[in-house]
Amino acid sequence: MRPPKVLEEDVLESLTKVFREKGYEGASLSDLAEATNLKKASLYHRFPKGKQAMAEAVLQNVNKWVQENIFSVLQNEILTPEERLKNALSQISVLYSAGEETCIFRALSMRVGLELFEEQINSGMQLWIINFKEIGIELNFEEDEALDLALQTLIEIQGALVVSRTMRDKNIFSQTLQKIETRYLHRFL
Amino acid sequence: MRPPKVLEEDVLESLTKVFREKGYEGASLSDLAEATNLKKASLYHRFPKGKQAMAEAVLQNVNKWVQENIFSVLQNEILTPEERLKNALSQISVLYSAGEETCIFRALSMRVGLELFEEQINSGMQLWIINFKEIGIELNFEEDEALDLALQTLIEIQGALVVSRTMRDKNIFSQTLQKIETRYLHRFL
DNA sequence: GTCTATAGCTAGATAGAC
DNA sequence: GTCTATCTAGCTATAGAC
Repeated sequence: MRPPKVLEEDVLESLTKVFREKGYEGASLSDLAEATNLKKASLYHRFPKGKQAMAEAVLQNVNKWVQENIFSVLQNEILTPEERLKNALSQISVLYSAGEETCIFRALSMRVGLELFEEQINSGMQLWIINFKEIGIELNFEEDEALDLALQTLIEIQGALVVSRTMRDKNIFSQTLQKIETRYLHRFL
Repeated sequence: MRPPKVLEEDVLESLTKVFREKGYEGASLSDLAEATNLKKASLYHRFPKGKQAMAEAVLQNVNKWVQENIFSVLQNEILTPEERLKNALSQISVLYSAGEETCIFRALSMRVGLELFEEQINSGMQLWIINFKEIGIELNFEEDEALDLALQTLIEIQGALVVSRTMRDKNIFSQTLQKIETRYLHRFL
């Protein structure tokens, strides 16, 4: 067992970057090899099932990051619900580099990607809804209000990422996060 | 001058469908030829500059449709501002097939597409902002409120398209359009 | 204007040396 | 575990007959 030239986690990070920027079909194995600093054959050694397995590993790794850095923060009973929400929103800003990077779900949700990764994308989105609904309930919203608010939160995050990218204005993203916080904490807008 | 086998407008419609579903890099010339019912060489006869020119023509054609069916409706002084807004929102639902089809800007806004079509995408988005700001002003919002509202409208439309697609629930899109209408007409939410 | 045929290249994937 | 070299299939694009 020879030691790896590049750590598994660094490989995943590089793969994630390429899939986010170029999408599933736009990301070529040459792109992926170059980004990871490995040759194509070495990438295949790590992922014998090929490109699809690389994208699946990326999705799994992002989901894990989100669970550890966002959902678990929302559920952390040591903090007040207000603090949890604020911390989670600031981690969301980290996840998307303040609006500069796209959502991996979106990047992989063109026709081919959606067919290949439907389950992971779908269940990943459901978790966002569940966790944001729960924090809404803890902030004293009614159950159906909390569900609407969670859905609205996802819509605004995704929309702000698209609009701030296509209009090349990342303030749009940070303003949207601020608006979400205000709505949860002050019940208006 | 031999008569064309397929009308120019039908070719554009088919090309649009493929680029929306698969994105720029995911759309192969084989896909495009099959969808238009033309052979690859015939497509090159119509678009001598190749695939990039096809996507540019698609963008131009969509922008024209939006101008004629959405922006001009918003500006139609024969109708009240309320009627104009309602009509425009219902045309938006047509544009996206009630949430089943994606936005062409989004489909072409991965790295490569955004580099190639930045100008058209950027100016297209600006027009949405301008037109929705104007209808807000006509509905008696202050100028800066109207701008915020226009931006929020774009964000929600784009976000609802992403979320309703990734969660496979197109009600999300129609509910969002309803919410936008309510906010413009009744000044809450 | 449309087609068949094909050029030249890059894609994803594999074999086998080290 | 990583590499060079290579396979086949698909890609964008073009030539030239009809």
